[in-house]
Amino acid sequence: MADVRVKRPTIRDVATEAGVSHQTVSRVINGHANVTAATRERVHTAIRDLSYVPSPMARALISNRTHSLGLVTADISDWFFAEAAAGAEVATRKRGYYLMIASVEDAAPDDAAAYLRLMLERRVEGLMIARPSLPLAVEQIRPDPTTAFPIVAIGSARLAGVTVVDVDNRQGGFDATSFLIERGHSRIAVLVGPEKWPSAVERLDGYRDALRSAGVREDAAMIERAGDWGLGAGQAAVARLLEAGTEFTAIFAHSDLLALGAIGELRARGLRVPEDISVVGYDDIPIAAFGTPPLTTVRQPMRAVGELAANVLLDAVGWDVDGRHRDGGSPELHLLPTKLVVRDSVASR
Amino acid sequence: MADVRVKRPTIRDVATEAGVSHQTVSRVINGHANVTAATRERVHTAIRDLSYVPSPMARALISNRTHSLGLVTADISDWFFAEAAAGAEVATRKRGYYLMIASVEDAAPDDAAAYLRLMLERRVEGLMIARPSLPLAVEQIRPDPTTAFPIVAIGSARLAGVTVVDVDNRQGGFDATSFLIERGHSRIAVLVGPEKWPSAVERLDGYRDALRSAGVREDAAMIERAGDWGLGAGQAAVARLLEAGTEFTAIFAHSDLLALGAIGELRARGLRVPEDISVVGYDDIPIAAFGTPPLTTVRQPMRAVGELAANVLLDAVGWDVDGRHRDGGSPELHLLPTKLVVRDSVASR
DNA sequence: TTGTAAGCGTTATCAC
DNA sequence: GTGATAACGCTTACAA
Repeated sequence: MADVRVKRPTIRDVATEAGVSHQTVSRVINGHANVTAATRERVHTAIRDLSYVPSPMARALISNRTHSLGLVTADISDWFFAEAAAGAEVATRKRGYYLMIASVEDAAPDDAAAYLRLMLERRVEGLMIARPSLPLAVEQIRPDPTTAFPIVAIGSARLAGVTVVDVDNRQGGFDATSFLIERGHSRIAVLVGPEKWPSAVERLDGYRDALRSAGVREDAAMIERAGDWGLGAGQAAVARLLEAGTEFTAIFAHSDLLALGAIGELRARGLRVPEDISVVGYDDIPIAAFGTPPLTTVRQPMRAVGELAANVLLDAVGWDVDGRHRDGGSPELHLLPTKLVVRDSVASR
Repeated sequence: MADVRVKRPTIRDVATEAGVSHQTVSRVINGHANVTAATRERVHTAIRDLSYVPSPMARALISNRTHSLGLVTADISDWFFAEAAAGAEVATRKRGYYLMIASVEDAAPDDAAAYLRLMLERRVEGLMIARPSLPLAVEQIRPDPTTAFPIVAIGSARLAGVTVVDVDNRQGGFDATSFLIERGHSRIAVLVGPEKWPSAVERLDGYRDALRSAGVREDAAMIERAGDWGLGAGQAAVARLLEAGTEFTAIFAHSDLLALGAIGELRARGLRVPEDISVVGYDDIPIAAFGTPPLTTVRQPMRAVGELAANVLLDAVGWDVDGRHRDGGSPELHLLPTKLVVRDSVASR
C-alpha cells in the first residue's frame, strides 16, 4: 500500500511547467486581470497536465476563511432534523461552502458545548443550531459580546440577538383546528407536544386562536399534554382522555406520531377513525400518507427551512468587495408557511 | 456588528507573554520533552490568559493532515442512513477527527462524483461511502491506482480493493425465514427489495438457504419483487400475489415499510394479521413496535455499522510513530450480526 | 503585463 | 532546555 500523502504539485510546479512565475499562476487561478490570453492558456494547460489543485489549507491560512459552516442538531436520526440538515447541506454546497454536521442528543447536553467549541476551533464561519428543545445559551457561543459571530437558529425559541428560521407553527395549529371546525367539529381535543419545545407551545396557541375566532369555547379538559412526540405518548394521551370521560369528536395531534398512536388506541377501544373520531396530525412524515386512513396533517417544509437557514447564514458571513465584513443587520425572524394536507382522517359532522 | 474575524492570539503572542520563544510554546502544546516544569507552567498560564487556541489551518498546512473524514451517503433523510451517519459521526469525533457529511440522492448520480471531488479537494484523509444502490466506481476516487486512498464502503457491494462494513443480510434473511418455518409455515412469500441493492439479493439468498436447510421446496411464485422499499410497493406486491392466486400463510418482507404496506393491503382485503397471514419485516424502524400488530422484524444495528466503519477507516488512516503511513493491509469484510425481534405479527400454525 | 518579496501560524531542524 | 531559522503553499503588496 503506497503512502497516502503523495506529493501533490504546488503552484510553483505549475509555474515552472508553464514557464512563468508562480504569481502569474495565482493570478490566472483567481481570475485577475492583466494576464495575456496566451499566458493564461499556457498556465491552464500546465494546471491540467499536472492535475493541480490549490491547497485549501494554504488558502485558508492566508485568507483566514475556511469556507465552512457548522450545524449542531438534535439527533439526526430523527427524520425531521435529517430533512433540515439535508436541505442545509445542499444549499451550503451550492454556494461553495462546506457543512460540518454534529448530531448531539438531547440526553447529553454537556456534549453540546463541546461540539460547539469544536466547531469554533475549526473556524467555521457561521453556525446553525437546530436544537429546539434546549434553551440556546448564546453566551456559550459568543463569549465576547463585541464579536458578532453569525448564528442562525433553526426552529428554536425566539432569542435576543439570534436570527431564527422556523415554520409558522402558530399558523399551522390555527389551520389544523380551523379545518376541524369547518367540518363541523366543536369538541376538539388537542394532544400537546412537550412544552419545552417552543413549537408545541405555538401550535397550542394556534389551536386557541382558531377556537376563539370561531367562537368556540375553550375547554381545559380537551388539552392533553402528551409529554413526548412519539407513538406511545399518543396512545397514552388518548387513553387518559377517554378514561377521564372527556367527550370529543376530533383530535388535533401535535405530531403525526402522536396522531398515529392516538388512532391505534382509538381502534383498540372500538372507535373508528374518522367515522367516530376525526384526527389531524402534524409533520406529514412519509408514512402519514400510507396509514389507514391516510392522515390529514400539517406539512412542514423542513428541507426548505434548512435551505433558508443556510442561505441566511451565508448572507451573514458574506464579505463586501472591499474585504470588509458585511453588516449582518439586526436579527430576523423567518417564518415559513405550513400547508394543510387533506386526506381521509377527518369526517364532516 | 463587529467584524467576525477578530484578531486571534498567535503562538508568538503567547511566547512574548510568557517570555519565551514561540518554539518553546510549540513544544509545550505538543507535549514534547525538554521543557522545564517552570517554563511549561508559565506557558500554560499565558495560553489561558490569552485564551489562545492553535490554528488548525496552519497545522494542517505544515502537517498536511486535515484530521477530517468524509462520508458520502444516500439521502440522509432516510432513517436508515441517518442512523449510520450518526454513528459514524460520534465515533469520528471520539477520536479527534471531524466528519464532512454529503448527502446525495440516488436520483442525481452526477452529483456523487462532484461531491467526491469536493471532499478530495478538501483533503479529507479517508472516505466512507454509503450508497449501496450505486455501483461503486472506485476509479473515480482513485484515479491513480498506486495511491492508496483509504476508503470504507458501508453496506455496499463487495468490491475488490475496498473494505466493507455491513450487516449480515444473508443471516438476517435466514433467521427471518427460519423463524417462520419453525412456527409451522411452509408457504412463505417473500417481498424482495430492489435488486440493485446487494442487501436485497443477500436477504433473498438467506431466505433460500433457510428453505433448503429445512427441506422446504422453493416456489418461484412466492418470490415477489417489490421494486422499491416503500409502503406503496408493499401494498402493490401483496395485491399482485393475491391476484395471481398464489397461496401463502406467511410473508417475509425485505423492509419494515414493505411489511407495513403489505399488512395494510391484507387488511383491506379482509385478511387478518397474524391470524390469517403472518408477517416478518426487516429493519426494526421506530414505528415497527407500535403498529397493529407490533411487527416481528430483523433489527439492523445501523448505528454500530456507522461506528465500526469510522473506526476501521481511522485505523487505516493512522500513522506510525515514525511518521510513516501504516499499511492498511488487504481489504476486509466486516459483517455485523442482525437480531430477530419477536413481536406479535407471526402466528403458529 | 509580469516577477519579487513578505507574511499567514504553525512545526521541524539544528544550533547553542 | 531553549531559541533562531527554515519550511508548508498560497495571496497580497510592490517593483520592474
